[in-house]
Amino acid sequence: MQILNENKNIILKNQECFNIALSLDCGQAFRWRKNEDDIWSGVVKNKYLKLKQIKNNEIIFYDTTEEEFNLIWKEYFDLDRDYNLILKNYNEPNLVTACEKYNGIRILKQDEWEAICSFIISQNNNIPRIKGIIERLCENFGERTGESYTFPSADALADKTLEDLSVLRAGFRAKYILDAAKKISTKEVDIEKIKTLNFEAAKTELLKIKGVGEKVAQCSLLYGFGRIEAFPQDVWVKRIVSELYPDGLPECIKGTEGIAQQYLFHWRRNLDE
DNA sequence: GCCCAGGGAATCG
DNA sequence: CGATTCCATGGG
Repeated sequence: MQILNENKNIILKNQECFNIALSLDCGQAFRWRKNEDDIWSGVVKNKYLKLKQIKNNEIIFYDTTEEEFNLIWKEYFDLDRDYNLILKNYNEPNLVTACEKYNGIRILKQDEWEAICSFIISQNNNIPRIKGIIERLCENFGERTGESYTFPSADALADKTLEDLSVLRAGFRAKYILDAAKKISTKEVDIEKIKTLNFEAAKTELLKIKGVGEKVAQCSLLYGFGRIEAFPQDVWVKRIVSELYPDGLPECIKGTEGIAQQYLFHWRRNLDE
């Protein structure tokens, strides 16, 4: 990995296993957009970012300081983890195919609350509509930053009513969003404490929120808390497990189940290509 | 009109 | 415990 500072931009070179389009558009985050010039834009914490993949191993982070890059973007894109080292260890044939075809997917380390709330919205829903609901959530209750809006904090949503949230057209999920916001805001479910707990104990805490079941808890732990041993099973991953691994998951993914899951999920969803 | 979507709560046996 | 049903909304 090599970081160059050039005209207020940061250029990242020689970064193994990092494809922006794959990472930002594989169903793990819902707020990134790509424009006509293949420039991706999104918001993380309070920062609006534009970035673009120039070559296989070269990415430009626009209008970013090296300090911001090291403070925010290195963690968000999980750049301290050696993905090729992990993928190299996978030896189950279908998984190997998925990893070869979609090499470059990284697990994004998203804000904990944003992940919890986003995956509550994801339940029994499709990705385009999830994106729409989250976009309306940010436009109505977030704060302006750059050319977009921040994801509203749990505190900002805790005192809202179902009527307030009707603009989201989130359906039955609206009441879950409010319950989650209240419990996170009051620390009845304490994000800082969850970070210190082991996997099962952390999951148990998240399950206290209405609308958070096994799948949403696993997604929150994987995408929000960086627990790559999480293995969320949506309808697609359940299909994979029943078709390929009816007698148990491959031994080679132990400890990094979440990464394997992301490659399998994306591969299975795009099988008709 | 139908079916499905990165599911979960409530209910029932 | 497992199985069923209902939950809102929008795209195909």
